[in-house]
Amino acid sequence: MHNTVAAATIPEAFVRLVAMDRSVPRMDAAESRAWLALVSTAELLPAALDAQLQADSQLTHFEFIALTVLKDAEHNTLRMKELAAATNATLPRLSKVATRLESRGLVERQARSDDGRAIDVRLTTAGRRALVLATPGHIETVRRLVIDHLAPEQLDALADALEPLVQRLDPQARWGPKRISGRR
Amino acid sequence: MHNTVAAATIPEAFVRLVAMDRSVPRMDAAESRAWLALVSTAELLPAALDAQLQADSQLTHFEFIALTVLKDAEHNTLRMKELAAATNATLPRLSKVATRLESRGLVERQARSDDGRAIDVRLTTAGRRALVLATPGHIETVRRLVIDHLAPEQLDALADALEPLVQRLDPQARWGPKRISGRR
DNA sequence: AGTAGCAAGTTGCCGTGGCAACTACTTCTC
DNA sequence: GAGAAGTAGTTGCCACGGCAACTTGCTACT
Repeated sequence: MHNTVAAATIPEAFVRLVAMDRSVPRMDAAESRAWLALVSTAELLPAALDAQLQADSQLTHFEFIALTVLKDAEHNTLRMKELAAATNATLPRLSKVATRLESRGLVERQARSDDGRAIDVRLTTAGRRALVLATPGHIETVRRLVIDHLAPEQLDALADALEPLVQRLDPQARWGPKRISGRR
Repeated sequence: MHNTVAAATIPEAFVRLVAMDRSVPRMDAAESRAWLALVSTAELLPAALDAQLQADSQLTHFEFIALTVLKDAEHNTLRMKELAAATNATLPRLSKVATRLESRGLVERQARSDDGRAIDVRLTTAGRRALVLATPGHIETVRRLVIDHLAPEQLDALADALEPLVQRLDPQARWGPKRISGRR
């Protein structure tokens, strides 16, 4: 009645044959397990981070990252373009976020004198304070959810496995340690 | 002039002291590296999957997953509630997605006779065809982006590290090996 | 049997992100 | 040095997800 019946009648040997045919891509059990874990993590982790930061500090994870990058920048200031690159955001997205953060007094925007198109974003004192208040809870969450459950070798293995993936996903190398120039 | 200067004058010994104070949660270099890789992956991977599926098959990653779950279900049919659980979606979200998929003829909805509140979603022939067309390209992408770059031990290590994390992120165990009530 | 409470789905509203179009400014080229 | 081309940033429109409110149907309690 249903095609599942047809599938159930396919001989096991034929299934194995097809599984070896790389022109019809398949995944074996170990591959599927790793993929399922990874894709589930990728789906669930951002929501968990957003939920905690939003509840405790009224910040999205992206806003938190943006503020953190600004804090570590010289003079707490970056150009929109630079901040967008450092946070892996498009310029339109960052522009809207900057508008929100500015309306809450956490950052300030100021036109640059040396390039009339460019805008500097600076972390304000209030922004720094908000970040200082938000950071411990966020790190605690990261530890509780992830870090504290992994042995040192696992931490290294995870980083070793995922760093090349990030490079592949992010050809512009916007994320990661700021060795934009030296990579490749 | 700026507080970066103040930070630079903090004695190194004091920095080490603070780093050991667990009441102010910190992360060491290995932890930060793993966390950065993981959070970057979690940010970038869903967009990459959506982009490929959308470009090649006009499907979001979530729609692809929903169709796949339906294909593996008995009679290609699940209740909305079950499908939502199996795909880690809220019912409102799934309801909207089902509306979209139904308008494209990929699924059908039908009220259940045994429970007037419940709705069955069934994969149509057209839906199965769309899925069959979409799957090879998707698996190829998953291989190209992730799987083919990991050694077998890395696959296992990744799964071992992330599976407990998924459990923690998803207390309802909606995701993962399908031991949802009804099926299996 | 009747009502109170619960469960399944749908809809509406809102917030956020992507992309394309637009403005304003700078740089390149002849 | 003027127009063409490119760059920085903003805005508008659309798609999607979350949550709350709503509808409908079931269940439990008396």
